[in-house]
Amino acid sequence: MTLSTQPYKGARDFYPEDKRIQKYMFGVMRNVAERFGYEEYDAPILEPLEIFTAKTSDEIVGEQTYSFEDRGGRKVVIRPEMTPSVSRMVAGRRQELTYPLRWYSIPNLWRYERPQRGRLREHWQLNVDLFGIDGIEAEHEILLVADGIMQALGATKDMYTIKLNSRKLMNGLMRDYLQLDEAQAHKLSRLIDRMHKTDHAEFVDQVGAIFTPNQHEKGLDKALLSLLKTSNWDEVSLDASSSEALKKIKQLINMLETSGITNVVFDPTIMRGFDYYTDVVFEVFDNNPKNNRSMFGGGRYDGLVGLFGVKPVPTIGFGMGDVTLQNFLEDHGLIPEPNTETDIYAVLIGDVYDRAQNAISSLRGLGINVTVDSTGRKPEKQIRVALKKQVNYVLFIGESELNDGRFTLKNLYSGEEARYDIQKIASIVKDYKKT
RNA sequence: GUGCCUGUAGCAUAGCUGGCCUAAUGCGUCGGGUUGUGGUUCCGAAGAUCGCGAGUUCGAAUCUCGUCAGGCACCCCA
Repeated sequence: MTLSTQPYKGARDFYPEDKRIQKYMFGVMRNVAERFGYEEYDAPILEPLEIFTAKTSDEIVGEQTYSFEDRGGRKVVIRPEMTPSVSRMVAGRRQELTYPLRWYSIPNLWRYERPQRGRLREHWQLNVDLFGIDGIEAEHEILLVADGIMQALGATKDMYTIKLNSRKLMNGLMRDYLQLDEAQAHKLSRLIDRMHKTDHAEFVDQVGAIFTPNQHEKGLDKALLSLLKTSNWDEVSLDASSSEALKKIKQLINMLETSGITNVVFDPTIMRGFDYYTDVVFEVFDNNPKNNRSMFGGGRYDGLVGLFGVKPVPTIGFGMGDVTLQNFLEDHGLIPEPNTETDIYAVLIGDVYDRAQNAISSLRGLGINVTVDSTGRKPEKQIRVALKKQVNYVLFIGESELNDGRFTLKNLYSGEEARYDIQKIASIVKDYKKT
């Protein structure tokens, strides 16, 4: 029986050309996160089942995790998301950490799903979290980071939209304004989440089915539908907590606009699947109709750290998946030209492999990345390889150079060619690298 | 988990109303065009049990069924 060369369903091999794209995306993420003072952490890929059962969505834990019993009979899960892990870590050092805490990580996550565009079984996800700030400044900052990454990747404001909502607002709306019980409210959130994908007439029917005849008589379902349509919530008589949540959303939008983020809107249909969100939630959408799903999102989850038996810490964060992000970059032509790591491709002429070593290791010692062509093929073929790999400089090493102690450096793009000593070669290549 | 679509060299495709198929073309890979320098071009080579299994037939890449794999949508979500 022959072995399959395919990677496991829904998981990817990263050949160098793929890895390069990933390195680029992760590099931008790290740069921006660190520019805001976020520190990188990591955690095990395997976690005890319980930390997910509490607050991740039932469907994900019940049907979409890789879970099994270890040899000691412990129920474990390959993490489907990072938030419970980071909450566990913060709770573990609740007392000794200095707040506010700014942490980020780029973990790989697994979910047992049927793969399709924008969704695989294994993906990587940047997680950026800010612990210990109660005020709106936290929301503001976390969105600046998210937007900063998009900007650093070359996205312009017309390419994506940041949509904001508040769980607190929606909960209050459903409980006090629409007078729904918990089961009704839960059903309705799911429904609203899917609103844009559902046929409107059907949506109206489904909403109607949730309300009791009594509630229907009061016109509550109609009130909801018109609210979802207009997004004009000014006349709604909300209770204190909800109207505060609504005010916060408006204030946040103002602050973001002042910071130059103008592509941000209030959208009451943004719900987010996880159960742990407590207040502001947001999702970033690709404006390209081809990708009508949300690219990434996050929100405030003030209660999660407290689940580990310590005093709660107010927290806000977001997760940005590599698969959807890469789709976005590809569709908008934002993937940069691949860049080789090789600075110099050493072309050996004649049987000089041994005697060329000195020069090559000197260059490497000076911080130059040198690839040696040891195939013994003729120079013409060696140059072709360098061209194919998009290396800028070729260094010829032959009898003549070895006798001279100086080597022929050729810039493959300009065609310039001259002999220099090792020091000079290193400085020329370094100058080039800077540009 | 449900529905729809697709499987031909490493990749992209042609062939698919059954026989001129001993499966073609392009890209890629390797070698060569007299031995120290360019992507073009020219010549040549390697590389495919036509996803797998069964059936129909004198004859199957081509038709039928099964199976596996992949893609897309739903669900859910990044």
